Amino acid sequence: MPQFKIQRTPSIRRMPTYLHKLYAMREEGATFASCTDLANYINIELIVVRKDIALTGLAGHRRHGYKIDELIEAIRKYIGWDRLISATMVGAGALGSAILGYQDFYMYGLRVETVFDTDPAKIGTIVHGHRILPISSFQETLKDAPPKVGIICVSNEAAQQTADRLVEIGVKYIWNFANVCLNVPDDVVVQREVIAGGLAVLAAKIKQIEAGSDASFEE
Amino acid sequence: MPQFKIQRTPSIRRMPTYLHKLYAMREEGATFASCTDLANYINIELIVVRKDIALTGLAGHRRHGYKIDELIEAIRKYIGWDRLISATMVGAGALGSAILGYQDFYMYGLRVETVFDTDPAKIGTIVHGHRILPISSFQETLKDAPPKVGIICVSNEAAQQTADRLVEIGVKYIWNFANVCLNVPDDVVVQREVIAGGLAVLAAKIKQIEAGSDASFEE
DNA sequence: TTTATATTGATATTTTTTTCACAAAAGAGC
DNA sequence: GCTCTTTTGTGAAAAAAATATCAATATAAA
Repeated sequence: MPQFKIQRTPSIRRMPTYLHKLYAMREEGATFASCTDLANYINIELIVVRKDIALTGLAGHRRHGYKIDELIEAIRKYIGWDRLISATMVGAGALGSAILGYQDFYMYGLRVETVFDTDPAKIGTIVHGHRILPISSFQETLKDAPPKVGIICVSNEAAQQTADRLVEIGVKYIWNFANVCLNVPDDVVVQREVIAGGLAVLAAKIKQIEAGSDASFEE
Repeated sequence: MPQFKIQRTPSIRRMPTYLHKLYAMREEGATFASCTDLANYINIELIVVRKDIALTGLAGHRRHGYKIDELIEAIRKYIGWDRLISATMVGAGALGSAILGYQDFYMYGLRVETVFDTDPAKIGTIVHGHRILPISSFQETLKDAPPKVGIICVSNEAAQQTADRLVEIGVKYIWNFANVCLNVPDDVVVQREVIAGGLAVLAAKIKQIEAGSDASFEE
């Protein structure tokens, strides 16, 4: 039994995409954005966007939409991206490197302050502006001021040990990219990314569409 | 207006995790798995697992659970992972490399048959067993027998052009890891992975928990 | 001015998903 | 045998999410 609940998870997951588009529109000089703009971009129903934005409590302007600056701030506040989130990353392989290169995270308030790895060949190198530190210095570096979030990008085999290290220094929020479920104390929150989940949804769509077309004239 | 719907998306997204655990249990010599086993591993409510498995239609054995072999097959069939899904990947950078290294996909029926990149330094090299081909050979290589799925792992800037190429050779299903929404014909399905979505959910949890700890009642 | 349209705002309805409650079966222990 | 526990099975209830409907309003066009 989880000790808390967040509501409207589907809405929260759509918010970053709205934000991404809003930043792009602002970059292009726009000052207003309507739900129609966002719905067309993402290719979802207008009403979904409207309901999502209503959650932020922001008032719009009829026939114009929402002021982009205000909407960005309202969404950031709704998600909790209006303040900085300090983080450490463990594992600087291909996946960690890809995540470090994801520019948007900086806009979203995530600050990866330290990156650790076990591989001597990687230690000391710079990946997307981050110097890779040896895992042996992990505890000493972080124990006095643990970051808010620990990002696990190590192998499945090393993931639990990494989680244990994070818990030990007082990290309460873990973002887990390894393909295993972690064992952590009740007061630690784990957000697990299941890449295969998207593939499962895609496969289910394929199955459904192809089953439908088998039965009819389409090939 | 989507041309189709798949139902029970949350359930489908949980299925790969069940599969992962079931494979691991089988590896360890187990022949039966109960919903309790799965729920404990994933740390979700028992009833959720029970309802999910009920969707597959498989009959269990009271007091023992489900036969692992049967349950694996039932889940694979439910998702549509019981037959091979041919795929091509475009973009062999850090993200593409991370995905190619994800062992489970092989079990899940995904066969990445070709990998393309524009970078001359990468072309010809082997990444997780896949030889990187030049994007210039893309059309010639695939046009006669397009793969079922195109996996986009290129930069945001190159993503739309990559989607256009895929559509041109007849790919109908796109798995998009770039952080942009793609413009494709109505009969092409795009499954987009939004990494920031998980961060948004985590940030929302942080906000909720930390708000709860210093202000015990809400507005 | 009048009319048409694009937009937000509010409320209701439907569908999906989660959660609850309890029955039924198969063992295990006494 | 009897009782207790673990487990699946099933139907109902509750909660959440998506969808539909329509009102209100600002503004552009006729």
